[in-house]
Amino acid sequence: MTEATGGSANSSIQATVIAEMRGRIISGEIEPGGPLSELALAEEFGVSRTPVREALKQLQTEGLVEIRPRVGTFVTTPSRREITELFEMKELLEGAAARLLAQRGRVPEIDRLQENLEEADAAVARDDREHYAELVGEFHDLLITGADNNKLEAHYRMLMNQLAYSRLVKTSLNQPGRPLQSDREHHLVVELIVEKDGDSAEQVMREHVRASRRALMAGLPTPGSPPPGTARD
Amino acid sequence: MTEATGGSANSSIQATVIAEMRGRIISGEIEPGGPLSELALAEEFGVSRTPVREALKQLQTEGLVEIRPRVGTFVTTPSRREITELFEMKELLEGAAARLLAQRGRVPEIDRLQENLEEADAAVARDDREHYAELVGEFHDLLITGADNNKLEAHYRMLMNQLAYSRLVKTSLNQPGRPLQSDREHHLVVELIVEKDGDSAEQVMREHVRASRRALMAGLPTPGSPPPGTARD
DNA sequence: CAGGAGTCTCTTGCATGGCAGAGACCGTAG
DNA sequence: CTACGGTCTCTGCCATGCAAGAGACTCCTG
Repeated sequence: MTEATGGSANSSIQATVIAEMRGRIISGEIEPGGPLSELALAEEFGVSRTPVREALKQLQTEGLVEIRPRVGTFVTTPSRREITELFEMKELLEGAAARLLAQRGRVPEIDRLQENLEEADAAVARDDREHYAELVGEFHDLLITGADNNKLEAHYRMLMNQLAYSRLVKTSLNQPGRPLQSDREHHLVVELIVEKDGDSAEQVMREHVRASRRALMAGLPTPGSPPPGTARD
Repeated sequence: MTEATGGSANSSIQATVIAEMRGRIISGEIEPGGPLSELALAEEFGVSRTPVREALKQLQTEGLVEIRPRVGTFVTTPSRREITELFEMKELLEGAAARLLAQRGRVPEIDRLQENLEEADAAVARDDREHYAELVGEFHDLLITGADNNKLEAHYRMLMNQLAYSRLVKTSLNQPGRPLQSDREHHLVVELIVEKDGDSAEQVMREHVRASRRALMAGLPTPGSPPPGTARD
């Protein structure tokens, strides 16, 4: 599955393009729905169209861009329905990760999760949302990697890329009281994990994801009452 | 995510190559681990290397082949660990599908599931394993499509392709008594779905997948005692 | 006979050019 | 003014050629 995010150690030129473009898309640097021209990108990177083309093709199978034959390549903009679906998957996978991690017993990731929680407590206490957002990212990351299932991890990263999740987290944390609530839920999950109660850990983790989704959707621009010409999809 | 299996309606030549090669790989027509030469395939399909190359690249991101730079392209052979991981994912996704389907209420897929079960009963009764294997395939398919979550479906199909699952099913059904047991478990799942008991449906479905996995692994050639030159990884 | 270095061929990686479809744009007719 | 037809340019699609890395093979040497 190659890597869904990390290693750009591959020196091949198309790998570079893939990594770079993926970064731009999930960071929102290029606007969703925007067109991507093979030729323009090739010139920008100073390479030929072939590797660019192959890079875009891979990004398509990752769900980040859409290639309309003979028309052009565009950054995908998840529809509302897709976002719902993606969150259902997120809930599923993170729940499973919690269960798997609980089953593994005492592994280093658990220690790091507890350290993470301590830092997070501090960040919440001084209302440092920026830092807390980072810690949340690390928390979920530790959970996934701690599950020790490469397939799960690969699919998870793919989904998060499609959601451009890193962009969204901050939105949800701007809901008043959400950071504190979120932090508490994290504590509960880790507690259940160290108790090796996989069933409960999964259940609570799922609930946490649902709560996080609600908080996030509440802060989005197009909830359900779009003023005249707002909604595009 | 394009389609992970179905529509070859796309007239583009590389789409044809992708569909064809995917079919060959999951059917086992080309031996796992075997090399795939761009040039050879290009000649066989009567096209240039470019579309073949792009097709292989997509199959790589689907996890069906592995491209070793400057060396060659090879059909991936899931290691024992990967098989375990894939089954964990299968359990997860099918369990979730059962839950989601239960939550949806009365939808056509449920009717078709019940029809499927009737046919399956008959097939089991007359010990028609061939037909039962087909029905099992349809059963799981209905479950997934019935969940009405495209992301889930896409990821599921990708995983099943990596497992070359269609090849494996028959193995598991050769375990004595397995078809009957399997059929019973299917009945129970559907029953729970029509009762809209999503929690139980998910749980039972998961257990069913685990049982199916055990039956399957028991019938595999390389359990733990590989005769001299059999095991390759 | 064994080991190592060199070469030689095979593979993919990348660049480039021609082709065809899709859509925008403009001119014209009603 | 509006609607239609043609063209024109832009896009990705595919073919081909060259280059470079990896691995096998051979030949030379100890």
